[in-house]
Amino acid sequence: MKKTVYIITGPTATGKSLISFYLAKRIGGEIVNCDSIQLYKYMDIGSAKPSHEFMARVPHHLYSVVDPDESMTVAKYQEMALNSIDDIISRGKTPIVCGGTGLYLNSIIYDMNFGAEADDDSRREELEKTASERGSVYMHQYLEALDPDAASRIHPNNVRKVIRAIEAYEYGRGIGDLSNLKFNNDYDFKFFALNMDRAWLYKRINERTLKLIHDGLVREVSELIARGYSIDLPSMKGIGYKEIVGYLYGECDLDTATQEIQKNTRHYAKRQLTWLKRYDFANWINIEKGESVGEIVDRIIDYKPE
RNA sequence: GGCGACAUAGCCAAGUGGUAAGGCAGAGGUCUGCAAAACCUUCAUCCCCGGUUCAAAUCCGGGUGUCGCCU
Repeated sequence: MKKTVYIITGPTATGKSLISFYLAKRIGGEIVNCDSIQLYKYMDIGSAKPSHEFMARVPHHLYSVVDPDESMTVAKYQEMALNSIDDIISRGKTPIVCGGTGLYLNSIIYDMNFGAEADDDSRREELEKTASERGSVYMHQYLEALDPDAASRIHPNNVRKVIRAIEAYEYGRGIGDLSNLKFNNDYDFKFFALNMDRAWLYKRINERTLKLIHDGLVREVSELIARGYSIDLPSMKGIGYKEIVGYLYGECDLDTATQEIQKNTRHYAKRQLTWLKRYDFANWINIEKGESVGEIVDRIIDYKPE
């Protein structure tokens, strides 16, 4: 019999972590992170990781497990996440995947086979150089000659994706098409997407940003820099980090940086929602104002599909 | 009370006769190895009234409002 795996997702600031925690308490679950930034060590405040008290009371997996200068990929995430899930199940507990990184979610709920690709960035750097010298149109035409199908699905301005498609073609597999994925049938997923009124969500985002600043985000970013992490690292480009880096380098005042974080977080939440809307199997939990965490957890546990 | 300037989208703003740049915010969307990334789409008829003209956001007159200076 297939084992149950809960998925708790939704845009940022909807309370996924807290709800997952109480759900875990109720059903004997353990939490598996599905947030690309919470994966990183030393990035606690900016990524809004659950506090130590929560982590101490329910096992949390895949939080603070990769170094900020390590390059992450979906393939690596998939391996870690599936291992975690299987480990939890083998101990008789229920995995609760919690997070809002859509691509990573895909790697769990769909049957995505990532072949072995060389762990070497030299070709990518070469292509990036070509792109900056010859322009995006040239790159897109180059891809078109190699893989017309992929080229037709990628906008010429999206240089990053064009480069990835060229890489993928050269590795012999080509870039896959997200629209014909097969479901991962190894588990019985209970998939919940949290949401709330847009204006309210934005208000929560604005307030949480203020709280992150108050809780010491500036100090956290200074410490990362002091540890020698380059501000060009993907991890340091995360929301909350890149803006504070700008402030620390004197590019703007703290107030402006804060507003930028709020703005970028709102945009991010919107993109997450767009991504999640595609999951037609998702059970949407629209959180009402004033509803307690306990009530929300009840709704999740009692949820009867149709 | 007088003189002057200004009035363009939610905000900032370009445009001095030929059919409304741009930015921000908002909304919608794309996505198979950097995803908190990268990328795309969309959003005004120019304060009001009248006039001149083939043609007005642009010129003229009047009104209203805002700002500045003066008394």
